[in-house]
Amino acid sequence: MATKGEITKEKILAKAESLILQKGYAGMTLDELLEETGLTKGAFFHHFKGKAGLAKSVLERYASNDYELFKNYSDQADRLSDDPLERVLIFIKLFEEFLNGLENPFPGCIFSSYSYEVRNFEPEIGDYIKENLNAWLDLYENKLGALIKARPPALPVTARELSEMIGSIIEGSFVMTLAMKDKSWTQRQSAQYRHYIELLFRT
Amino acid sequence: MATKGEITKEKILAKAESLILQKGYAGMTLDELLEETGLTKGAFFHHFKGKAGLAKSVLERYASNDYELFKNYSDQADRLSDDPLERVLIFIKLFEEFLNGLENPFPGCIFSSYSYEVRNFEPEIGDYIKENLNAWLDLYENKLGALIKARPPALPVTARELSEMIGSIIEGSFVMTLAMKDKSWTQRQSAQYRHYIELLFRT
DNA sequence: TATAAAACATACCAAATGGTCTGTGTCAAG
DNA sequence: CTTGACACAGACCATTTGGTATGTTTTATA
Repeated sequence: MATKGEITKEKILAKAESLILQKGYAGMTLDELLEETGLTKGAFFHHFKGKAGLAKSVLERYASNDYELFKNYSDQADRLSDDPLERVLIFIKLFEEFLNGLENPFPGCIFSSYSYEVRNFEPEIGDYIKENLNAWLDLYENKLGALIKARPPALPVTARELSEMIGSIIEGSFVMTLAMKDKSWTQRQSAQYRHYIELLFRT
Repeated sequence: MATKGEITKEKILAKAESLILQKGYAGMTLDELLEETGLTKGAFFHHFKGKAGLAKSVLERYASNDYELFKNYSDQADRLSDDPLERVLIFIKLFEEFLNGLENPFPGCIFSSYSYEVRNFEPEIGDYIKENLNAWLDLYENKLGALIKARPPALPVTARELSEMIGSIIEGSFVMTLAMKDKSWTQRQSAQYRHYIELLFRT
């Protein structure tokens, strides 16, 4: 059962993530955060070890939710097909459908946001981001490795390179979504990546 | 001839860009900026209309330098080959070589940094970023359009989609370069994009 | 060389900001 | 019913931060 404190803490974390994605960590003030949540200083400092502690908690929560989402789609793809190529394509397509189902555009990635103000954080925060990005890329790399093992690609590419590519495309698309105010951007570019994979492996 | 004031102004702008890319606009304080440049409040407020004015000047300077760089490579590619496919590939490769020639890794993109704290800026800043990103993508789109006109792609893709893709890959690679502390990331992913183009058009 | 404008320096200020301290209500266990 | 830990509220504080006011030096130009 979620205690009253857990609910309050989650409300703070969700609002903080939203504010950080729109103003950055340094740009988000505690007063604004507390005003928008309807809470006070007392509540905040009871649950978090200062602003830096909040940043860490926001990051951990985001990393956990993010990994769970992709891990879910990865497993689902494996259940939906036995073909290594189809598994990769479905994995990617599931995320596209997820984006398409959102009423509001994806608000951005905490990993990216933190990375663009890395000097505001302790080095361990950067290490944590790196670890979690690697775990995310590993999900793609595993499937791409199986695919390469099953069929020779049309060009000499590694599973790592291809996993880094979809990671770059997604992160870059989030930036472009924000900058261009075009919420279908990520979906469109993810589809381009699927084209590339098909050309590489659909002999 | 550059006046003394122009030199000072440029020094402030360069240092501000560097600090913004590491701490964000909100995270960069004027005191820190002035300490690192060895100047004082008087010098700063003589040259800039407050912190917001500095942000706008940093953005305009970055946009100008950025466009000039890519415009240069675009023209150079046209001079080096008559073949539409080669022109695209050379254009991309020239930027890869530029990145490879840097001793320090590329410090990031001001457009991205600003986009991840867009609510700290006036809306006109967002509009300006969008315009300049479009001008950048247009350089790619022109070449890709000529290529598609000359040869049918293996899959039905538009010049716009393909230009958005290289844009996404570059922006995403900058993020990953920062997050993973891997300065060869952008180069590697740019090469993957060239592979995709080759598969699409090298019949 | 006189002079005005440009290019700074420095002391100062009001507001914002992260954080502390003390107090209060609530709720479950003894 | 008591008590003590949890979950807040709200006043208060020290520092930081963007910005101003005023004064001084340098530079271009007539």
